[in-house]
Amino acid sequence: MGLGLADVVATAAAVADAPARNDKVAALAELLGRADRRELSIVIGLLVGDLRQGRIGVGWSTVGSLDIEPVGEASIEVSEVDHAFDEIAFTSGDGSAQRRHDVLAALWARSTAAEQAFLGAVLTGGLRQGALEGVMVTAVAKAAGVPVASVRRGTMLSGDLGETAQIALGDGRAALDSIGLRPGRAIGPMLASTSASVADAMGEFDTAVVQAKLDGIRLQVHRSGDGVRLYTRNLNDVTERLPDVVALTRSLDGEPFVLDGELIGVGSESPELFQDTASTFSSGGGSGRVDLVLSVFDALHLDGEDLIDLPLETRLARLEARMGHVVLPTITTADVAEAEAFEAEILDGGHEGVMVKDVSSPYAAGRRGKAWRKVKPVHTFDLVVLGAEWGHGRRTGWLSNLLLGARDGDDFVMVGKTFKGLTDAMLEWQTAALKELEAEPVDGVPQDRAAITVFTRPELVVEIAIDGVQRSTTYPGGLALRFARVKAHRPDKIAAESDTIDTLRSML
DNA sequence: AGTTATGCTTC
DNA sequence: CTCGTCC
DNA sequence: GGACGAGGAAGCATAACT
Repeated sequence: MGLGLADVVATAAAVADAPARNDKVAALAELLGRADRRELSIVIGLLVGDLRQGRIGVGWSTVGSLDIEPVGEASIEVSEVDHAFDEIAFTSGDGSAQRRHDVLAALWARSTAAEQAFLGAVLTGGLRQGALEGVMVTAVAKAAGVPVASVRRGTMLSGDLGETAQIALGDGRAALDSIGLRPGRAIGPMLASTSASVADAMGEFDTAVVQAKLDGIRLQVHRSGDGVRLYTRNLNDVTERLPDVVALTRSLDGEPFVLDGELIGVGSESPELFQDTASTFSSGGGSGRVDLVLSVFDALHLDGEDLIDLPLETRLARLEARMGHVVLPTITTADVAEAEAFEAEILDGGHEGVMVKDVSSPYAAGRRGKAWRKVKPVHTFDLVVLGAEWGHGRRTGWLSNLLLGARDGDDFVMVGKTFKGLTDAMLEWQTAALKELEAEPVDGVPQDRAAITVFTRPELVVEIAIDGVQRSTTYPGGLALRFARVKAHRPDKIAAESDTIDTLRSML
Protein backbone atom coordinates (compact mmCIF):
# COMPACT_ATOMS: atom_id res chain seq x y z
CA MET A 1 0.00 0.00 0.00
CA GLY A 2 1.42 3.38 -1.00
CA LEU A 3 0.99 6.65 0.80
CA GLY A 4 -2.49 8.12 0.42
CA LEU A 5 -3.32 11.59 -0.81
CA ALA A 6 -5.47 11.88 2.31
CA ASP A 7 -2.33 11.51 4.45
CA VAL A 8 -0.79 14.45 2.64
CA VAL A 9 -3.97 16.50 2.96
CA ALA A 10 -4.16 15.79 6.69
CA THR A 11 -0.56 16.88 7.12
CA ALA A 12 -1.15 20.04 5.12
CA ALA A 13 -4.07 20.87 7.39
CA ALA A 14 -1.98 20.26 10.50
CA VAL A 15 0.77 22.45 9.10
CA ALA A 16 -1.66 25.24 8.26
CA ASP A 17 -3.16 25.05 11.77
CA ALA A 18 0.17 25.14 13.60
CA PRO A 19 1.42 28.69 14.11
CA ALA A 20 4.87 27.64 15.31
CA ARG A 21 7.39 26.70 12.66
CA ASN A 22 8.73 23.85 14.78
CA ASP A 23 5.29 22.24 14.86
CA LYS A 24 4.96 22.60 11.09
CA VAL A 25 8.34 20.94 10.71
CA ALA A 26 7.36 18.08 13.04
CA ALA A 27 4.18 17.37 11.10
CA LEU A 28 6.00 17.40 7.77
CA ALA A 29 8.86 15.25 9.06
CA GLU A 30 6.45 12.67 10.37
CA LEU A 31 4.84 12.34 6.95
CA LEU A 32 8.19 12.15 5.16
CA GLY A 33 9.12 9.29 7.45
CA ARG A 34 6.17 7.32 6.10
CA ALA A 35 6.92 7.94 2.42
CA ASP A 36 8.99 5.53 0.38
CA ARG A 37 11.85 6.73 -1.77
CA ARG A 38 9.79 7.19 -4.91
CA GLU A 39 7.03 9.00 -3.03
CA LEU A 40 9.33 11.56 -1.41
CA SER A 41 9.64 13.78 -4.48
CA ILE A 42 5.91 13.59 -5.09
CA VAL A 43 4.93 14.44 -1.53
CA ILE A 44 7.45 17.24 -1.29
CA GLY A 45 6.27 18.64 -4.61
CA LEU A 46 2.67 18.68 -3.43
CA LEU A 47 3.42 20.20 -0.03
CA VAL A 48 5.67 22.99 -1.25
CA GLY A 49 3.39 23.74 -4.21
CA ASP A 50 6.15 23.06 -6.72
CA LEU A 51 5.33 19.86 -8.56
CA ARG A 52 7.87 17.34 -9.73
CA GLN A 53 6.66 17.98 -13.29
CA GLY A 54 6.87 21.77 -12.90
CA ARG A 55 3.92 23.83 -14.11
CA ILE A 56 1.40 21.63 -15.88
CA GLY A 57 -0.78 24.30 -17.45
CA VAL A 58 -3.69 24.09 -15.03
CA GLY A 59 -4.52 27.33 -13.25
CA TRP A 60 -7.20 29.18 -11.39
CA SER A 61 -9.70 29.26 -14.19
CA THR A 62 -9.53 25.55 -14.96
CA VAL A 63 -9.72 24.52 -11.32
CA GLY A 64 -12.58 26.94 -10.71
CA SER A 65 -14.59 25.48 -13.58
CA LEU A 66 -14.47 21.94 -12.19
CA ASP A 67 -17.78 21.16 -10.57
CA ILE A 68 -17.53 17.51 -9.68
CA GLU A 69 -19.20 15.72 -6.80
CA PRO A 70 -16.53 14.58 -4.30
CA VAL A 71 -16.51 11.05 -2.92
CA GLY A 72 -17.05 10.35 0.78
CA GLU A 73 -14.14 8.07 1.38
CA ALA A 74 -10.49 8.69 0.50
CA SER A 75 -8.79 6.14 -1.73
CA ILE A 76 -6.23 7.86 -3.96
CA GLU A 77 -2.54 7.23 -3.55
CA VAL A 78 -0.01 9.98 -4.15
CA SER A 79 1.58 7.93 -6.92
CA GLU A 80 -1.73 8.06 -8.80
CA VAL A 81 -1.87 11.83 -8.45
CA ASP A 82 1.67 12.01 -9.80
CA HIS A 83 0.71 9.83 -12.73
CA ALA A 84 -2.28 12.02 -13.57
CA PHE A 85 -0.11 15.16 -13.43
CA ASP A 86 2.40 13.50 -15.73
CA GLU A 87 -0.30 12.78 -18.25
CA ILE A 88 -1.60 16.34 -18.09
CA ALA A 89 1.90 17.79 -18.41
CA PHE A 90 2.88 15.74 -21.44
CA THR A 91 -0.32 15.98 -23.48
CA SER A 92 -0.26 18.57 -26.25
CA GLY A 93 -1.60 19.26 -29.72
CA ASP A 94 -5.10 19.49 -31.17
CA GLY A 95 -7.75 18.28 -28.78
CA SER A 96 -5.28 18.19 -25.91
CA ALA A 97 -7.27 20.65 -23.82
CA GLN A 98 -10.15 18.19 -23.71
CA ARG A 99 -7.91 15.23 -22.91
CA ARG A 100 -6.12 17.15 -20.18
CA HIS A 101 -9.45 18.24 -18.78
CA ASP A 102 -10.68 14.63 -18.80
CA VAL A 103 -7.69 13.42 -16.80
CA LEU A 104 -8.14 16.22 -14.29
CA ALA A 105 -11.88 15.56 -14.01
CA ALA A 106 -11.26 11.85 -13.43
CA LEU A 107 -8.87 12.72 -10.61
CA TRP A 108 -11.44 15.08 -9.09
CA ALA A 109 -14.18 12.46 -9.37
CA ARG A 110 -12.17 10.10 -7.18
CA SER A 111 -11.28 12.74 -4.58
CA THR A 112 -12.91 13.72 -1.32
CA ALA A 113 -13.91 17.35 -0.79
CA ALA A 114 -10.74 17.98 1.23
CA GLU A 115 -8.59 16.37 -1.43
CA GLN A 116 -10.19 18.45 -4.18
CA ALA A 117 -9.56 21.62 -2.20
CA PHE A 118 -5.95 20.66 -1.56
CA LEU A 119 -5.18 19.74 -5.17
CA GLY A 120 -6.84 22.94 -6.32
CA ALA A 121 -4.69 24.96 -3.95
CA VAL A 122 -1.54 23.22 -5.16
CA LEU A 123 -2.36 23.86 -8.81
CA THR A 124 -3.23 27.52 -8.30
CA GLY A 125 -0.35 28.29 -5.94
CA GLY A 126 -2.71 28.92 -3.05
CA LEU A 127 -1.51 26.56 -0.35
CA ARG A 128 -1.23 29.25 2.33
CA GLN A 129 -0.05 26.86 4.99
CA GLY A 130 2.87 29.05 6.05
CA ALA A 131 5.38 26.44 4.97
CA LEU A 132 6.98 26.10 1.59
CA GLU A 133 10.43 24.99 0.56
CA GLY A 134 12.29 26.73 3.37
CA VAL A 135 10.35 24.89 6.05
CA MET A 136 10.43 21.65 4.09
CA VAL A 137 14.23 21.72 4.04
CA THR A 138 14.15 21.70 7.83
CA ALA A 139 11.60 18.90 7.83
CA VAL A 140 13.75 16.77 5.55
CA ALA A 141 16.67 17.26 7.92
CA LYS A 142 14.57 16.26 10.90
CA ALA A 143 13.16 13.20 9.17
CA ALA A 144 16.61 12.09 8.06
CA GLY A 145 18.33 12.95 11.32
CA VAL A 146 20.93 15.14 9.62
CA PRO A 147 21.89 18.82 10.05
CA VAL A 148 19.69 21.36 8.29
CA ALA A 149 22.80 22.93 6.78
CA SER A 150 23.63 19.68 5.02
CA VAL A 151 20.19 19.45 3.45
CA ARG A 152 20.25 23.10 2.46
CA ARG A 153 23.67 22.73 0.92
CA GLY A 154 22.66 19.57 -0.95
CA THR A 155 19.51 21.26 -2.25
CA MET A 156 21.36 24.29 -3.52
CA LEU A 157 24.08 22.27 -5.21
CA SER A 158 21.71 19.75 -6.77
CA GLY A 159 19.00 22.33 -7.44
CA ASP A 160 16.39 19.78 -6.37
CA LEU A 161 14.92 19.27 -2.90
CA GLY A 162 13.10 16.04 -3.80
CA GLU A 163 16.27 14.39 -5.02
CA THR A 164 18.15 15.68 -1.99
CA ALA A 165 15.52 14.24 0.33
CA GLN A 166 15.83 10.85 -1.35
CA ILE A 167 19.55 10.90 -0.72
CA ALA A 168 19.27 12.21 2.84
CA LEU A 169 16.61 9.72 3.93
CA GLY A 170 17.66 6.84 1.74
CA ASP A 171 21.43 6.99 1.62
CA GLY A 172 22.39 8.94 4.71
CA ARG A 173 24.63 11.76 5.76
CA ALA A 174 27.76 10.77 3.90
CA ALA A 175 25.95 10.55 0.58
CA LEU A 176 24.22 13.84 1.27
CA ASP A 177 27.48 15.61 2.01
CA SER A 178 29.08 14.21 -1.11
CA ILE A 179 26.65 16.11 -3.35
CA GLY A 180 28.82 18.60 -5.15
CA LEU A 181 28.66 21.30 -7.72
CA ARG A 182 28.67 19.65 -11.10
CA PRO A 183 29.02 21.62 -14.32
CA GLY A 184 25.90 20.98 -16.35
CA ARG A 185 23.57 20.75 -13.38
CA ALA A 186 21.86 23.96 -12.19
CA ILE A 187 22.65 25.36 -8.77
CA GLY A 188 20.61 27.84 -6.73
CA PRO A 189 21.81 31.35 -7.57
CA MET A 190 23.02 33.64 -4.82
CA LEU A 191 20.55 36.45 -4.13
CA ALA A 192 20.97 39.99 -2.82
CA SER A 193 19.31 42.15 -0.22
CA THR A 194 18.54 45.82 -0.79
CA SER A 195 20.29 48.96 0.40
CA ALA A 196 19.07 52.52 0.05
CA SER A 197 22.44 53.86 -1.03
CA VAL A 198 25.98 52.85 -1.86
CA ALA A 199 27.18 54.46 1.37
CA ASP A 200 24.69 52.41 3.38
CA ALA A 201 25.74 49.22 1.69
CA MET A 202 29.43 49.91 2.12
CA GLY A 203 29.00 50.65 5.80
CA GLU A 204 28.89 46.92 6.39
CA PHE A 205 32.10 46.04 4.59
CA ASP A 206 35.78 46.87 4.93
CA THR A 207 36.31 46.64 1.23
CA ALA A 208 33.58 46.28 -1.36
CA VAL A 209 33.33 44.99 -4.87
CA VAL A 210 30.99 47.30 -6.78
CA GLN A 211 29.52 46.04 -10.03
CA ALA A 212 27.13 47.38 -12.61
CA LYS A 213 23.61 46.04 -12.10
CA LEU A 214 22.25 45.34 -15.57
CA ASP A 215 18.51 45.24 -16.17
CA GLY A 216 18.28 41.92 -17.95
CA ILE A 217 17.83 38.24 -17.28
CA ARG A 218 19.95 36.32 -14.79
CA LEU A 219 21.80 33.52 -16.54
CA GLN A 220 23.84 30.65 -15.14
CA VAL A 221 26.30 29.41 -17.73
CA HIS A 222 27.69 25.88 -17.63
CA ARG A 223 30.31 24.36 -19.86
CA SER A 224 31.95 20.97 -19.74
CA GLY A 225 33.85 20.05 -22.87
CA ASP A 226 31.57 21.03 -25.73
CA GLY A 227 28.53 20.61 -23.51
CA VAL A 228 26.84 23.93 -22.67
CA ARG A 229 23.78 24.50 -20.49
CA LEU A 230 22.12 27.80 -19.69
CA TYR A 231 19.76 28.28 -16.76
CA THR A 232 17.61 31.17 -15.56
CA ARG A 233 17.28 32.38 -11.99
CA ASN A 234 14.58 29.78 -11.38
CA LEU A 235 16.78 27.05 -12.83
CA ASN A 236 14.83 26.71 -16.05
CA ASP A 237 16.96 25.31 -18.85
CA VAL A 238 16.94 27.86 -21.69
CA THR A 239 19.91 26.55 -23.65
CA GLU A 240 17.94 25.85 -26.82
CA ARG A 241 16.67 29.40 -27.03
CA LEU A 242 20.06 31.07 -26.98
CA PRO A 243 22.29 29.69 -29.74
CA ASP A 244 24.43 32.82 -29.79
CA VAL A 245 25.17 32.56 -26.09
CA VAL A 246 25.98 28.88 -26.51
CA ALA A 247 28.46 29.77 -29.25
CA LEU A 248 30.02 32.46 -27.09
CA THR A 249 30.27 30.04 -24.17
CA ARG A 250 32.11 27.53 -26.35
CA SER A 251 34.62 30.22 -27.25
CA LEU A 252 35.60 30.90 -23.63
CA ASP A 253 38.65 29.42 -21.99
CA GLY A 254 38.77 27.58 -18.71
CA GLU A 255 36.26 24.75 -19.06
CA PRO A 256 34.81 23.04 -17.21
CA PHE A 257 33.24 26.16 -15.71
CA VAL A 258 30.08 27.53 -14.14
CA LEU A 259 29.51 31.27 -14.44
CA ASP A 260 26.94 33.69 -13.08
CA GLY A 261 25.89 36.54 -15.30
CA GLU A 262 23.21 38.72 -16.82
CA LEU A 263 21.80 38.62 -20.32
CA ILE A 264 20.87 42.02 -21.65
CA GLY A 265 19.78 43.57 -24.90
CA VAL A 266 22.32 46.07 -26.17
CA GLY A 267 21.72 48.82 -28.71
CA SER A 268 24.34 50.87 -30.51
CA GLU A 269 25.23 52.84 -27.41
CA SER A 270 22.96 52.15 -24.48
CA PRO A 271 21.19 49.14 -22.99
CA GLU A 272 17.74 48.31 -24.36
CA LEU A 273 14.60 48.50 -22.25
CA PHE A 274 14.00 45.39 -20.18
CA GLN A 275 10.83 44.78 -22.18
CA ASP A 276 12.83 44.40 -25.35
CA THR A 277 15.40 42.14 -23.75
CA ALA A 278 12.59 39.97 -22.40
CA SER A 279 10.75 39.89 -25.68
CA THR A 280 13.80 38.81 -27.63
CA PHE A 281 14.70 36.30 -24.97
CA SER A 282 11.33 34.61 -24.87
CA SER A 283 10.88 34.42 -28.61
CA GLY A 284 14.17 32.69 -29.24
CA GLY A 285 17.23 34.88 -29.35
CA GLY A 286 18.78 35.03 -32.80
CA SER A 287 15.83 36.35 -34.78
CA GLY A 288 14.82 38.92 -32.16
CA ARG A 289 14.76 42.64 -32.44
CA VAL A 290 17.75 43.35 -30.20
CA ASP A 291 21.16 41.80 -29.74
CA LEU A 292 21.43 39.83 -26.53
CA VAL A 293 24.79 40.05 -24.85
CA LEU A 294 26.04 38.06 -21.89
CA SER A 295 27.93 39.84 -19.13
CA VAL A 296 29.54 37.71 -16.45
CA PHE A 297 29.95 38.81 -12.84
CA ASP A 298 31.02 35.72 -10.93
CA ALA A 299 32.61 32.29 -11.32
CA LEU A 300 31.42 29.32 -9.28
CA HIS A 301 33.65 26.80 -10.96
CA LEU A 302 36.59 27.37 -13.28
CA ASP A 303 39.30 25.18 -14.79
CA GLY A 304 37.51 22.22 -13.22
CA GLU A 305 37.83 23.64 -9.72
CA ASP A 306 35.06 24.68 -7.31
CA LEU A 307 35.34 28.32 -6.31
CA ILE A 308 32.14 28.84 -4.33
CA ASP A 309 33.86 28.68 -0.95
CA LEU A 310 36.65 31.05 -1.95
CA PRO A 311 36.44 34.83 -1.35
CA LEU A 312 34.77 36.92 -4.04
CA GLU A 313 38.07 38.71 -4.56
CA THR A 314 39.73 35.43 -5.55
CA ARG A 315 36.87 34.31 -7.76
CA LEU A 316 36.93 37.60 -9.64
CA ALA A 317 40.69 37.50 -10.11
CA ARG A 318 40.41 34.02 -11.61
CA LEU A 319 37.51 35.12 -13.78
CA GLU A 320 39.32 38.20 -15.01
CA ALA A 321 42.37 36.19 -15.91
CA ARG A 322 40.39 33.70 -17.95
CA MET A 323 37.74 35.81 -19.66
CA GLY A 324 38.11 39.45 -18.74
CA HIS A 325 36.42 40.55 -21.95
CA VAL A 326 33.00 39.25 -20.84
CA VAL A 327 33.14 40.54 -17.25
CA LEU A 328 30.83 43.46 -16.56
CA PRO A 329 32.13 46.79 -15.16
CA THR A 330 33.59 46.14 -11.71
CA ILE A 331 35.70 48.01 -9.19
CA THR A 332 37.08 47.03 -5.80
CA THR A 333 37.32 49.81 -3.27
CA ALA A 334 37.10 50.81 0.37
CA ASP A 335 36.36 54.41 -0.53
CA VAL A 336 32.70 55.45 -0.55
CA ALA A 337 33.33 58.46 -2.78
CA GLU A 338 35.00 56.27 -5.35
CA ALA A 339 32.12 53.82 -5.25
CA GLU A 340 29.62 56.66 -5.66
CA ALA A 341 31.50 58.02 -8.64
CA PHE A 342 31.38 54.57 -10.19
CA GLU A 343 27.66 54.34 -9.47
CA ALA A 344 27.08 57.69 -11.19
CA GLU A 345 29.01 56.48 -14.21
CA ILE A 346 26.98 53.26 -14.40
CA LEU A 347 23.66 55.10 -14.08
CA ASP A 348 24.80 57.56 -16.69
CA GLY A 349 25.36 54.61 -19.00
CA GLY A 350 21.66 53.82 -18.72
CA HIS A 351 21.96 50.89 -16.33
CA GLU A 352 19.72 49.98 -13.46
CA GLY A 353 22.05 50.52 -10.52
CA VAL A 354 24.93 48.78 -8.81
CA MET A 355 25.59 45.73 -6.69
CA VAL A 356 27.77 46.22 -3.62
CA LYS A 357 29.41 43.02 -2.41
CA ASP A 358 31.65 41.99 0.46
CA VAL A 359 35.02 41.29 -1.10
CA SER A 360 35.70 38.41 1.29
CA SER A 361 32.36 36.61 0.91
CA PRO A 362 31.95 33.09 -0.46
CA TYR A 363 29.25 32.30 -3.05
CA ALA A 364 26.25 31.49 -0.88
CA ALA A 365 24.26 29.43 -3.37
CA GLY A 366 20.50 29.87 -3.12
CA ARG A 367 20.72 32.28 -0.20
CA ARG A 368 19.59 35.86 0.08
CA GLY A 369 22.47 37.14 2.13
CA LYS A 370 23.75 40.51 3.26
CA ALA A 371 27.06 39.93 1.47
CA TRP A 372 25.42 41.14 -1.76
CA ARG A 373 23.41 44.35 -1.75
CA LYS A 374 21.59 45.93 -4.64
CA VAL A 375 21.29 49.68 -4.90
CA LYS A 376 18.79 51.15 -7.35
CA PRO A 377 17.50 54.72 -7.61
CA VAL A 378 13.94 55.19 -6.38
CA HIS A 379 11.54 57.73 -7.93
CA THR A 380 8.62 59.12 -5.99
CA PHE A 381 5.40 60.66 -7.32
CA ASP A 382 2.08 61.88 -6.02
CA LEU A 383 -0.65 59.93 -7.79
CA VAL A 384 -4.40 59.70 -7.34
CA VAL A 385 -6.44 56.68 -6.32
CA LEU A 386 -9.09 55.83 -8.93
CA GLY A 387 -10.36 52.74 -7.14
CA ALA A 388 -9.29 49.65 -5.25
CA GLU A 389 -9.79 45.91 -5.41
CA TRP A 390 -10.87 43.77 -2.49
CA GLY A 391 -8.01 41.67 -1.11
CA HIS A 392 -7.68 37.91 -0.81
CA GLY A 393 -6.14 35.60 1.78
CA ARG A 394 -4.96 37.53 4.81
CA ARG A 395 -6.17 40.73 3.16
CA THR A 396 -9.77 39.53 2.90
CA GLY A 397 -12.11 42.31 3.96
CA TRP A 398 -9.66 45.06 3.13
CA LEU A 399 -9.52 47.21 0.03
CA SER A 400 -6.03 46.29 -1.03
CA ASN A 401 -4.92 46.77 -4.61
CA LEU A 402 -5.00 50.45 -5.54
CA LEU A 403 -5.80 51.70 -9.05
CA LEU A 404 -3.41 54.58 -9.66
CA GLY A 405 -4.01 57.58 -11.87
CA ALA A 406 -1.78 60.37 -13.14
CA ARG A 407 -3.18 63.83 -13.80
CA ASP A 408 -3.89 64.75 -17.41
CA GLY A 409 -5.26 68.28 -17.46
CA ASP A 410 -8.46 68.07 -15.44
CA ASP A 411 -8.72 64.31 -15.96
CA PHE A 412 -6.85 61.31 -14.64
CA VAL A 413 -5.43 58.37 -16.60
CA MET A 414 -4.72 55.06 -15.01
CA VAL A 415 -1.05 54.06 -15.04
CA GLY A 416 -0.98 50.92 -12.92
CA LYS A 417 -1.92 49.26 -9.67
CA THR A 418 -0.19 48.48 -6.43
CA PHE A 419 -0.81 46.58 -3.22
CA LYS A 420 2.74 46.88 -1.94
CA GLY A 421 4.05 48.95 0.94
CA LEU A 422 0.79 48.87 2.88
CA THR A 423 0.82 48.03 6.57
CA ASP A 424 -2.25 46.52 8.18
CA ALA A 425 -3.03 49.91 9.71
CA MET A 426 -2.84 51.58 6.30
CA LEU A 427 -5.11 48.90 4.82
CA GLU A 428 -7.61 49.52 7.57
CA TRP A 429 -7.52 53.27 7.03
CA GLN A 430 -7.75 53.16 3.24
CA THR A 431 -10.64 50.70 3.30
CA ALA A 432 -12.73 53.15 5.30
CA ALA A 433 -11.50 56.20 3.39
CA LEU A 434 -12.13 54.76 -0.05
CA LYS A 435 -15.63 53.55 0.78
CA GLU A 436 -16.48 57.19 1.44
CA LEU A 437 -15.29 58.09 -2.05
CA GLU A 438 -17.14 55.36 -3.93
CA ALA A 439 -18.40 56.54 -7.33
CA GLU A 440 -18.79 55.57 -10.95
CA PRO A 441 -15.45 54.89 -12.66
CA VAL A 442 -13.84 57.77 -14.51
CA ASP A 443 -12.86 57.37 -18.17
CA GLY A 444 -9.79 55.32 -18.91
CA VAL A 445 -10.10 52.92 -15.99
CA PRO A 446 -10.21 49.29 -17.17
CA GLN A 447 -13.28 47.57 -15.76
CA ASP A 448 -12.44 43.95 -16.42
CA ARG A 449 -12.33 43.30 -12.67
CA ALA A 450 -15.30 45.46 -11.80
CA ALA A 451 -16.84 42.71 -9.68
CA ILE A 452 -14.09 42.98 -7.07
CA THR A 453 -13.39 46.68 -7.52
CA VAL A 454 -14.65 49.74 -5.71
CA PHE A 455 -14.24 52.72 -8.04
CA THR A 456 -13.74 56.08 -6.37
CA ARG A 457 -13.87 59.78 -7.04
CA PRO A 458 -10.30 60.81 -7.96
CA GLU A 459 -9.53 62.63 -4.73
CA LEU A 460 -7.19 60.64 -2.51
CA VAL A 461 -3.52 61.37 -3.19
CA VAL A 462 -0.91 58.69 -2.50
CA GLU A 463 2.84 58.99 -2.52
CA ILE A 464 4.12 56.20 -4.76
CA ALA A 465 7.67 54.97 -5.19
CA ILE A 466 8.63 53.27 -8.46
CA ASP A 467 11.76 51.86 -10.04
CA GLY A 468 10.78 53.24 -13.42
CA VAL A 469 8.14 53.20 -16.14
CA GLN A 470 7.57 51.02 -19.15
CA ARG A 471 5.57 51.11 -22.37
CA SER A 472 2.05 49.83 -22.00
CA THR A 473 -0.61 48.74 -24.42
CA THR A 474 -3.15 48.10 -21.69
CA TYR A 475 -3.24 51.54 -20.12
CA PRO A 476 -4.61 54.53 -22.02
CA GLY A 477 -1.61 56.70 -21.24
CA GLY A 478 0.63 54.23 -23.06
CA LEU A 479 2.74 53.78 -19.96
CA ALA A 480 2.75 51.66 -16.84
CA LEU A 481 4.62 51.85 -13.55
CA ARG A 482 7.31 49.36 -12.68
CA PHE A 483 7.39 48.00 -9.11
CA ALA A 484 5.06 50.63 -7.70
CA ARG A 485 4.65 50.69 -3.92
CA VAL A 486 2.83 53.00 -1.52
CA LYS A 487 5.02 55.19 0.65
CA ALA A 488 2.20 57.13 2.31
CA HIS A 489 -1.42 58.22 2.01
CA ARG A 490 -1.57 61.98 1.55
CA PRO A 491 -5.08 63.11 2.49
CA ASP A 492 -3.54 66.52 3.13
CA LYS A 493 -2.85 66.98 -0.59
CA ILE A 494 -5.35 67.73 -3.31
CA ALA A 495 -5.65 65.79 -6.56
CA ALA A 496 -5.26 68.90 -8.71
CA GLU A 497 -1.67 69.18 -7.52
CA SER A 498 -0.68 65.59 -8.16
CA ASP A 499 1.94 64.61 -10.71
CA THR A 500 1.05 64.54 -14.38
CA ILE A 501 1.23 61.88 -17.04
CA ASP A 502 3.73 64.08 -18.87
CA THR A 503 6.08 63.97 -15.93
CA LEU A 504 5.91 60.18 -16.00
CA ARG A 505 6.36 60.10 -19.76
CA SER A 506 9.60 61.99 -19.44
CA MET A 507 10.99 58.90 -17.70
CA LEU A 508 10.46 56.66 -20.71
C1' DA B 1 -6.65 33.09 -40.80
C1' DG B 2 -7.38 36.17 -37.16
C1' DT B 3 -8.94 36.69 -32.26
C1' DT B 4 -9.59 35.31 -27.46
C1' DA B 5 -8.68 32.79 -23.17
C1' DT B 6 -5.50 30.82 -20.17
C1' DG B 7 -1.14 29.83 -18.38
C1' DC B 8 3.74 30.69 -17.67
C1' DT B 9 8.01 33.29 -16.79
C1' DT B 10 10.91 37.22 -16.58
C1' DC B 11 11.55 41.34 -13.78
C1' DC C 1 10.43 41.93 -8.93
C1' DT C 2 8.88 44.76 -3.28
C1' DC C 3 7.18 45.05 1.04
C1' DG C 4 5.14 43.87 5.80
C1' DT C 5 4.31 40.34 9.18
C1' DC C 6 5.36 36.48 11.85
C1' DC C 7 8.13 32.92 14.19
C1' DG D 1 17.01 37.13 9.90
C1' DG D 2 14.56 33.72 7.33
C1' DA D 3 10.38 32.52 5.34
C1' DC D 4 6.04 33.45 3.64
C1' DG D 5 2.34 35.57 1.10
C1' DA D 6 0.12 39.73 -0.45
C1' DG D 7 -0.34 40.60 -5.67
C1' DG D 8 1.98 43.91 -10.18
C1' DA D 9 3.34 44.52 -15.81
C1' DA D 10 4.89 42.76 -20.08
C1' DG D 11 5.21 39.40 -23.58
C1' DC D 12 5.08 34.84 -25.44
C1' DA D 13 2.96 30.13 -26.44
C1' DT D 14 -0.71 27.09 -27.07
C1' DA D 15 -5.17 25.66 -28.15
C1' DA D 16 -9.91 26.93 -28.75
C1' DC D 17 -13.12 29.87 -30.73
C1' DT D 18 -15.10 32.73 -34.62
